[in-house]
Amino acid sequence: MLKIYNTLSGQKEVFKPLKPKRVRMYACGVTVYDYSHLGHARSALVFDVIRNYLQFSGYAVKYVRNFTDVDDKIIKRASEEGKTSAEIAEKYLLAYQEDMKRLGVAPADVEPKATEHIPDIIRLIKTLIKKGHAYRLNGDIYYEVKTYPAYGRLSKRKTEDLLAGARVEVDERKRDPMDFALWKSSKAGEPAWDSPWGRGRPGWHIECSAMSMKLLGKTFDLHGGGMDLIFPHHENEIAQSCAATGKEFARYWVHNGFVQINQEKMSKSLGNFFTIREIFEKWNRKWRTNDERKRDRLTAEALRYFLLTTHYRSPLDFSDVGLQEAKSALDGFYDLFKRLRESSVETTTSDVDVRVKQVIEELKNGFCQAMDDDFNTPAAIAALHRLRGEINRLPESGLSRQVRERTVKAFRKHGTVFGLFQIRVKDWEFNVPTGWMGQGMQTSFPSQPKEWRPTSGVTITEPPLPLIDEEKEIQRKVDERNEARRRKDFKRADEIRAELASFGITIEDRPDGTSRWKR
RNA sequence: GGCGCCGUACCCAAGUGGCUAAGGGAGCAGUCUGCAAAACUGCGAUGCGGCGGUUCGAACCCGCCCGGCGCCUCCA
Repeated sequence: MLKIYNTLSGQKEVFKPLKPKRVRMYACGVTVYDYSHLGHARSALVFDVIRNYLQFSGYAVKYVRNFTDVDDKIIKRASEEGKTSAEIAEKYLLAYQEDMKRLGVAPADVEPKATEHIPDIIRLIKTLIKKGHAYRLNGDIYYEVKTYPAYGRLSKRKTEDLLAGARVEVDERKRDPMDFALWKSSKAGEPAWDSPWGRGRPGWHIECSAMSMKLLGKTFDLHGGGMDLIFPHHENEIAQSCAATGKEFARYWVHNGFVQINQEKMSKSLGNFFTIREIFEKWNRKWRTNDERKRDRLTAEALRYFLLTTHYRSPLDFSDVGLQEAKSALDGFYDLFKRLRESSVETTTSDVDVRVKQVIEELKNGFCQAMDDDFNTPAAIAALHRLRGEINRLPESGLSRQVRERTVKAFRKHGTVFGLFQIRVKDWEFNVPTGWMGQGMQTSFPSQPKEWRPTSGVTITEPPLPLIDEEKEIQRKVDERNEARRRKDFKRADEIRAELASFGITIEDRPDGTSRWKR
């Protein structure tokens, strides 16, 4: 029985979708005016995992994630770069999709853009005007907050409190300082669409209301985004949507916590952010393969593991040490997969079979129990580790092929929810150079934000280890070494091992005199 | 000023009223090994920021305090 923490109620609730076995969910995507940072990655990953788990649990999911492609920040960026808003939006939209692909975050079922739904937005604004929730000020349309008594329900704010703390420049013409723009008249050179109120463009919040209701219905199951969207964005969405339809809008509100650097929120305005592509650039250099896509996959799994070892609602402090630990933990899984794959024994005793069945069942239960409890990914990962320990404890030599395959399948099946264990065993790289990361991009920021220059100066001084891609060559060396060991020529054997080690290859001897190796 | 969150071992991190406080990383010791590596075993918080209180019983509930953070303004 799945329970989800609902921001609306402030507590965990049993999840019951409107229609049995079907979930309609919407997550706020990004405003495409710059490259996305790790915070965006976390949010995207959280909802990717939620979608995956809902499907894993047997729900048919329709997932919508929007792009805000018309906005003040885009306009500003466009004028800075001497380009059109559309060009800026297009560029960063494609960059986002590329970043998501590298991260292994699957596209949403529908990824609507605000600019493609202008008629829907206008229609919604018309309804709000007609129902007395919005008013016109020259070419602008404002939502009148006090016409919606439930305003503040999501963010748990009283309208009086909001006023008291208002530090915003207030447009004096507004009926109330809290009223927000549904439609803005456009100045020359700004993107503009014809409307009953003249040429203009939508305000920030209205597009999510228009697109979510159009694509998912007036009432749908789950709506999410980062914590910072609770107010004002989602509060305003609720006000607009409910006022227009008179119906419930989204039923479960899910918000993820921030990524932080040195205990501070990672954000554009603080300047303490890493873009997703910076992380990939930096980490991809660790891997020995020349195949860029394989490198991406290795980095992506380490990053996903790292992000998922913290519960989605908690803040998460980013560090290279954390990523490194994630990689080490994954090594343990892949090492087990490797051994299971390489084992050549075909027989097994039935009690081992029974035991394997039992521990796989325990994984399933532990995993689902954790995920059903508000998507507790750290606890679910712990369940995976417990299975790893159990299997490692069983005599490796006694597992039949069938049992080994069943085990790996169980890992991969559950790992799919998180996007883990998807890499071919032979492509996983175990021994990566450490200790050189501090040479390049800073691993932690000083505490004075003004000095930060995180996006520049990425210099990697230590070159990657030389490549030995010829597996036959490696195997020849390994064979030669085992021949030497047979002769008790340990000096020669150790020489060969050292030589291979210099290429980042580790030898592990088996009891029968043969050896396996890994990068 | 208003609203809210967090503080669990060397590091990361679950747990939020009741078995021995998950799991990972790092470390140390042992088994195995020609030596290693991997794997396994053991060690590691009589205690969960501090002080009080409620309770038969609290990391978990309440109060106060200390430390850190977020939202109220664009923000995942």
